[in-house]
Amino acid sequence: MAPTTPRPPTMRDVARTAGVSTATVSRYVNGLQRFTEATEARLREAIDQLGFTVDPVARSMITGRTHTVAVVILDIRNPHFTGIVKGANRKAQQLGYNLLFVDTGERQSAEAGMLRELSRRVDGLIVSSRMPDADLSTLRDLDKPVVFFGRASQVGVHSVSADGRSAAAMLGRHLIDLGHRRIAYLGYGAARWDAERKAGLTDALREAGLEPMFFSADSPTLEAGEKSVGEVLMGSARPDAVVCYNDMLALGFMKQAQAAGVRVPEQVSVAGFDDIPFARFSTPTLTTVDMQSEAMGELALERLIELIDGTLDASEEMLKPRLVLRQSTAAKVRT
Amino acid sequence: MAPTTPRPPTMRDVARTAGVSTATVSRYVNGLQRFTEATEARLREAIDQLGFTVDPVARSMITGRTHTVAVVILDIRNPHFTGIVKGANRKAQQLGYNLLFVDTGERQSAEAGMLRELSRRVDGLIVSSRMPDADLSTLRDLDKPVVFFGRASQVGVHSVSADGRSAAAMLGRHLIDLGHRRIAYLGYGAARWDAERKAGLTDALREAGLEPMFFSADSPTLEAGEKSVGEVLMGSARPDAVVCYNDMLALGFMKQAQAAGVRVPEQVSVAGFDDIPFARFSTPTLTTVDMQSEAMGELALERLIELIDGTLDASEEMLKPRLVLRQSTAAKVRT
DNA sequence: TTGTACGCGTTATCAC
DNA sequence: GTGATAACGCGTACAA
Repeated sequence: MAPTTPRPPTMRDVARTAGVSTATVSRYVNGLQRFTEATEARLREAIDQLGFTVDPVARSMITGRTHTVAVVILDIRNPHFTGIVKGANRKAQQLGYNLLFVDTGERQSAEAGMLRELSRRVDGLIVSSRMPDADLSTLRDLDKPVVFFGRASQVGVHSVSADGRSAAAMLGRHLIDLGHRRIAYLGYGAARWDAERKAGLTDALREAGLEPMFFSADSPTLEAGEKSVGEVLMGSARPDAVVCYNDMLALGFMKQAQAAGVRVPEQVSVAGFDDIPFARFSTPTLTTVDMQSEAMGELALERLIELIDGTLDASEEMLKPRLVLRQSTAAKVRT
Repeated sequence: MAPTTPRPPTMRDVARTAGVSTATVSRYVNGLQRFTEATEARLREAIDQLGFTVDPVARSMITGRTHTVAVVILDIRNPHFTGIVKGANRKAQQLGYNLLFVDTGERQSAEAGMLRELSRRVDGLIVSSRMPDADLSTLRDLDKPVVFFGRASQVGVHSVSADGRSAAAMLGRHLIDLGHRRIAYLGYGAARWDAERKAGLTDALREAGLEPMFFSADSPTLEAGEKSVGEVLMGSARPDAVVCYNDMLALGFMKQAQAAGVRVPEQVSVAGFDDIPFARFSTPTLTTVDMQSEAMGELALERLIELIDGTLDASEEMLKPRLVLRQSTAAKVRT
């Protein structure tokens, strides 16, 4: 039923029953100084007799701090973002902050307005977005500390990321070492990290005198991975190996390739990015690069709090990816 | 850098530049009445000249509404909860509400205190918890509307769920129809839904004059599924089919069973609950029951808002699960 | 239709 | 160490 909302006790109530002023109650609950035995006892008793707790809204009103930060991500169903949120949540609990969660996945149109609205409710924001670099100034104009996933220091916004270029280069060298020569990249152009992964792969191949073949999916999902098999594998020049933009694409791709009668890794090697939990449970298990999703979430939150506390200037921070070799990449079997 | 926080314009600022009173500004931004052409024009201009937006904190102070609801879940890495959050997020955006997200996974000890603290920042809460039924009154004592995932109407708390008992019975009958007789349940006792799934499976088996074999995992995860294979399959009496508490357990179990040389479904059928996205991409694809995670999230949020608005009384609501047949269950091959 | 004035619950700034 | 009291920014009687 709709509760009869018995208004919670206020500081005035406590002050009255303890026979002190509200200022004293405030100082007590905030632990700002010491009190005489007598008043402290009376305060303690009054507070837990009435079951008083401070109203954080009223407190925010005067301090200007909400102890809440926003986490804005693209799609919580993507385990990469799940990891980020998990990490941010953990750090937030440690530091006594709350998380205002927004999944923008379904309508990214009204993003600017939403960020502006959000920013009034929080002390700072962690943002993952596909907004074009040109619009990044939007983030600075929020006049609240922001940690962005992707380069943004040119507009004075702190950023956190994993080194996608070197990650992709690692994958590329690994595939070359296995003897592959026809290596494809199945990208997702709308994603912020697509360009650098593409570039890293290209770096590695060029060193070996090779050029990647390029394909692109229309979303970074399992389903899009399935759908891309036709284009990538059924053309005249089938690649030996396919590097996918992320693990979701890779898992979908691998599954459908097998369904189409193509053996992985015997006929084609497949790899992805992120090292999502399921990468270890597919058949074959998936070679990938751990992009440190959870660590990124933790780091982002930690840095955001430092920005809020004013103990940090904007900068860029990059985590080191880790190559994870599994069964989906192997030397090609000549038939 | 830490922004120099130029205080945002207030209603007083708008009132002054528009030459009206703050009350008029308030009425205008809340669209409560009509104005003369002249004042409306001056208001409009003053507002977007100053870039004024109302301070939601100050507004909450007076209205007692934060337009924020808490979503408290056990582990965002479990796709079941991911779905719930996705659904809740969608509905929240539609209804103009914000989501305060909490993943309690790592420390569920301080839960009661956390809920109490949270409740002061929000208009209502959506809660998934392993708290014992005896502690459910905690939720009512928050004096804020709550929607709980699981039966709780005995303490006057609205609840939403999917019918696990009939879901499990459906799976049971399916396995019996396939000719299986030695059917096992790999449960996870700490989970709220474990008992009813167990009961539903037992219902179905008893109708056929059978009794399930019981095993239990120590967490509802991929890893725990892997670890359970030894106990379940390597005993003296190997089951024909294994129903797992959820898809995560099932996928982990299936993978490790295969690694141990047991063929699925030829030697043992495997099924789970939730129909997580990856269930369609494992090898073999996983038979499961769609427990409507996303719909549960949407429904929970919708009902919560109704409770907040006082247009709904506490009750229990149950969604209908849907059996999803895939490759992991099949008639056993006699060898 | 518009203005005046008060209150929401807390913290900060002075006095004492 | 403690108490008055003025903010914080907004909504809303009540009066005009």
